[in-house]
Amino acid sequence: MRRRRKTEARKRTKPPGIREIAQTLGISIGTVDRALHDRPGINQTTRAKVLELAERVGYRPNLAARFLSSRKQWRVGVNLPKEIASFFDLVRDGIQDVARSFESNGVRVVHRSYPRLGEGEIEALEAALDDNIDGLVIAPGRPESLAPLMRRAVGRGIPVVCVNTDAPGIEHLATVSVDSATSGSLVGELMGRFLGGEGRVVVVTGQLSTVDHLQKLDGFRKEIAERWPSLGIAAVVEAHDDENEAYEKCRQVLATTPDLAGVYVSTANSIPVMRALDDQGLGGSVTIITTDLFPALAPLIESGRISATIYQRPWVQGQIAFQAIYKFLVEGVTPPAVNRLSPHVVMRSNLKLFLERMRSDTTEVDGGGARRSEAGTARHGSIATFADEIR
Amino acid sequence: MRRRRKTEARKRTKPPGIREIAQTLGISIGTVDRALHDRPGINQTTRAKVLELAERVGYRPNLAARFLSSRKQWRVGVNLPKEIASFFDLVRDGIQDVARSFESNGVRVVHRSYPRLGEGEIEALEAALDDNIDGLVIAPGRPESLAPLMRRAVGRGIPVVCVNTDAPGIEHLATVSVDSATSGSLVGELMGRFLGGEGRVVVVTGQLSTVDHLQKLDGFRKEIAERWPSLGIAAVVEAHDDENEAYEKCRQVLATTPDLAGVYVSTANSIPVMRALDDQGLGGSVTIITTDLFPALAPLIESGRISATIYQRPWVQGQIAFQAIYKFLVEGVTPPAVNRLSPHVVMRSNLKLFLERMRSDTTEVDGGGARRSEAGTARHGSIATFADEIR
DNA sequence: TTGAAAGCGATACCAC
DNA sequence: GTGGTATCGCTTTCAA
Repeated sequence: MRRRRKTEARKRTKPPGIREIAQTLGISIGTVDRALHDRPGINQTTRAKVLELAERVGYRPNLAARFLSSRKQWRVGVNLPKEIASFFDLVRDGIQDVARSFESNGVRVVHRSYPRLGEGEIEALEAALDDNIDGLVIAPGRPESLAPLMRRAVGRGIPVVCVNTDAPGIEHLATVSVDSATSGSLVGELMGRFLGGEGRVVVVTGQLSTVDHLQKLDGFRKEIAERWPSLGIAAVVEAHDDENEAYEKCRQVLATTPDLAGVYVSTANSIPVMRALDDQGLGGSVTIITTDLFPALAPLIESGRISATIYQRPWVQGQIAFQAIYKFLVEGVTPPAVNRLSPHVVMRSNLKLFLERMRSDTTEVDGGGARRSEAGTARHGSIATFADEIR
Repeated sequence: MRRRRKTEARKRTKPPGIREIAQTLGISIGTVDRALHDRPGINQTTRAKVLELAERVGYRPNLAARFLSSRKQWRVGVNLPKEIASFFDLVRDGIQDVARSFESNGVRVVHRSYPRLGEGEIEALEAALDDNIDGLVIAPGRPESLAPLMRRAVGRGIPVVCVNTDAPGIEHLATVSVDSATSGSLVGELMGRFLGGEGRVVVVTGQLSTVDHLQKLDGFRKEIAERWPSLGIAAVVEAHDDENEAYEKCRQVLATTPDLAGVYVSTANSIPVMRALDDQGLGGSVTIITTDLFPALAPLIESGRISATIYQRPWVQGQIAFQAIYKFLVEGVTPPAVNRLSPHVVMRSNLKLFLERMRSDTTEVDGGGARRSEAGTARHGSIATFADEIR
């Protein structure tokens, strides 16, 4: 009796395929295929009939069969800068790790790297377009100058996903990034609470012409203005992500701000700022909140010199960006146009979780030594690694 | 010239399959298959030869072909409590969303729900085992009483993944949860900074016999002891996740702690605590940090009455748990035994990001209105939704 | 112990 | 416009 129940549960009716549709309509599978894919050479009436039936029986294509029979290879271009490596290497890893799972599905990743944000990105994008890529992940450093090429890509029907920073005014499939405004206001709130709502703060940013940087500043300003009236912004330093510029400008500002209570560094350029603080003798007394996480930052958080840093989750950004393109290409699903990740707050107490994962990041792939599962395939070279990065 | 380059790039040599292996060895693909899968009825010498060659040419099975030809259905059991819904519903969603992507790959999810943690979980697990599940996701409320059944499952070779809380002493494939100790010490650090390192704090927990709860308390204690010597713990209240108990016990404690500076609620049971604080007239003056996020908490964070809450990322927990089982079953990859997520800090400034996604969570699936992609399949019923939940 | 062949459910091409 | 069929790379079964 129980036995029978079990058997029944297993033997659910097979989902309808094009063969079933063809049969009930008394036509051939070739025609069904033409109808389902808007292929030329089919009578509109037949087409309509097929689509109606497909809809009615809830036809869903068997993707495994599709991948197997189709010779089509989707090639996804990943155009990202080399610097800042602590960030973009992890974006690449996130993409690579999820892409591996889909290799059998005919999707491959083609990387193109260039020196830094905005430096070489045009050439890289040109190369990708020349290469007839089917999908694209980019981090537009200078969206304005990239616009013509991006429009060309979009015009060709290529799904383009921006990571880390948006390309305002240029239509594209989706953007994945941390919510910059929230990032800024989050720091505002932390700063407000850490300082008991009193004191003057310096903000160090990159360049306010970059949307991302401006939004962080605005978010910070807004939070301060609305919630922490006794907190003031002593200065906003644009350091253009340059170490020397950051150091020099900060020294000047610090010299004229003896009562400094806090510093917010809204880009990854925090090391020179720390040096300037030290050289100014403000080492221990100032509450510092930074952005991003890289090895050199760890000891400073560990020692308490930096109170918190805002982690922008590069691995997850890559993961989501790739999935968006994959699902669009393969499954025909359009992702949300905007994917705003919530930034992580990293402080001394949770730092070690992030570091552990950063380490595993540089570890050899087969370190885990996959045991054999029943599937019995692991021994033939690891088929996929388990994503063990920071999420 | 350029043209030739492109063509070449496209025409990379086809990866070797069992057919190639069979050919070079002068045997049949049937034999190769037997060798690769440890199937009976094969000469050990042949077997060795096949394996050696497979290794040497870097053979990797084409999963699409495998899924297509194999009639095997993997059924993954998901045994989770109904309560607390704000948490476990999202775990289920995380599982469901990634599972959908793998439906064509012969993996299906079988849900079994029971009233609450530890209440009905034995029966549910028994049912799952009777049902001959191939993989299992559970949240062991009472690991000790679940132990025999879990061992039975593991003994049968079923990959078991625990979410939210561990099952210490019981061997299983993996555990996915927030790092409780870090969760506690993170709150300790926040509390220390928010209070300027001064004052007495009450901790409200569930039951210290639960590993998870104890670890949070320990993490909190450790952080306070090591870093915030002027911060004291006035009392630890065990409320057993019961509203009345929380309310009554808190009223008592609060009455005898007039100088209270902060409250840390380390489970989702924060509402009655808030009520007790109000009734005691301590509404505005106390710094409160809670755990988890659910609709009723939002206005309290918004208004600033709760300074921060620790979000345990249920959706991501589900996602990782399912992926661990999937990769083990299908790809033969063993995941890390322990997956400790970093808890998120949610405060007023980043709350809206979480709420936006909570809303989309209750939205109809086709709300986004998938546009057609070139793949041309979206119209036939959405093949997969884009995961839009909180990560 | 091994070989041969029939699927799996699509795509793609050729013939009518 | 439409039908038929080879094919993708593997699993599974039946014969030898």
